[in-house]
Amino acid sequence: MEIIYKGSHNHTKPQPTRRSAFGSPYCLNETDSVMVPRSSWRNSQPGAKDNVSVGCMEGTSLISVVTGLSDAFCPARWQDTNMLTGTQEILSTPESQIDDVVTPDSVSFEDDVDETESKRRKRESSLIETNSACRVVREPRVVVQTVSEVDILEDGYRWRKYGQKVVKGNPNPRSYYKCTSPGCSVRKHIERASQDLQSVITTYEGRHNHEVPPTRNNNHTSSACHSESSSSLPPSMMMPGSLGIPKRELHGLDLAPCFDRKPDLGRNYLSSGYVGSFTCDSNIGMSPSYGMKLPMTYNSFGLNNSNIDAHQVVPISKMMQDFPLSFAMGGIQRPTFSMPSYDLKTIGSESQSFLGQQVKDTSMRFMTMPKLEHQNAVYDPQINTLQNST
DNA sequence: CGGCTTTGACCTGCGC
DNA sequence: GCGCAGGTCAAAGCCG
Repeated sequence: MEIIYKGSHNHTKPQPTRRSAFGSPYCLNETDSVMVPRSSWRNSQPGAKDNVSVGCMEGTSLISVVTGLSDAFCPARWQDTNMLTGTQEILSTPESQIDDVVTPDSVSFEDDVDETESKRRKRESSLIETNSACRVVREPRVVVQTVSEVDILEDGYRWRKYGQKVVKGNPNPRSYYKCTSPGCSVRKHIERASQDLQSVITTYEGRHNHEVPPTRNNNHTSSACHSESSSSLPPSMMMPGSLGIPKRELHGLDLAPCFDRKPDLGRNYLSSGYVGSFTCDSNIGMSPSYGMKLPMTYNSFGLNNSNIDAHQVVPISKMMQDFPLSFAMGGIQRPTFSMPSYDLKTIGSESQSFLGQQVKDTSMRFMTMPKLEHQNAVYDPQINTLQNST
């Protein structure tokens, strides 16, 4: 069927009004990225150009991680956060993915596999009707952006594709996947960034209620760079919830020792978003000598800068426990954490699992801090705190 | 034959 | 109420 237009518009093409107002539906800001070894994402495709089977990385991938947790669910706060850091875009889970109004107590994970989506929606809507206190995300949601030649990033879990859709503002279709494990309702969708075809945006929703299934090809996971098995990790270093990011894959960060050179920060880290945010490296890795460069701005994680009090040092262990990115820290033993300009603060009565059902009291926020005093704050594992190295 | 992908239809929420 | 857009369903087909 052919549509023939007569005449011509006398105005410009209207801007998208919702859901995709920023091109990429997740408004990913490339300035807010976390550098992880490409080998953390095991591409199993035989023909993949991102051949990581050798274990040691040839390059790095950009991964932006955005979680749907924390009280930064309010879009206005996200904007405030970006205003403070000077980044120019809103980095957030889109509004459509944020539950409107539910009480924290209503936060739950869908473990009932028999429950249909429509039922779930109805129940959620009923919750929305009966609660109006604050905004809490429906499920933990993590958006990961990585540079890859292949769309599907093998993450250890088994997924079944259940849909594909072309979303507005992105010519690349979005693929929808469900975890195939019985009783597990974790979903993810994958799409290529509209403006950067090399970027693959993977959004995980929910958390796995099972371990990583046995791989069909274990050769990748037993690379020479693995210095320890995941089982040797202390429980505190294990992920509180998988969030769709498998433990083993996160232990792919064990490959951090394979860094024999400084990752190429590329254009993304020279942009304004990092100016004044991180002027030196944030070393997170197996050991100080194997530190993984992890430049990031706090708005990368949906954190906000509200309620800033006097600066406060938080134990790094607490931070790692609560930090949304903790899933990426599975292999940390003696992390060094150097964070100039920013300090961390936990809000809440006690440390609680970020991904767990109990998220009502805890949110973590970066906060500005006297620049001179903490310009070279370094994590001291002996006292478990960030210390001013000067 | 089981598991997985494909793809059109359908459902739901939201803005106008 | 209508249309749009995102998300999901489910039948059909493919593949090892």
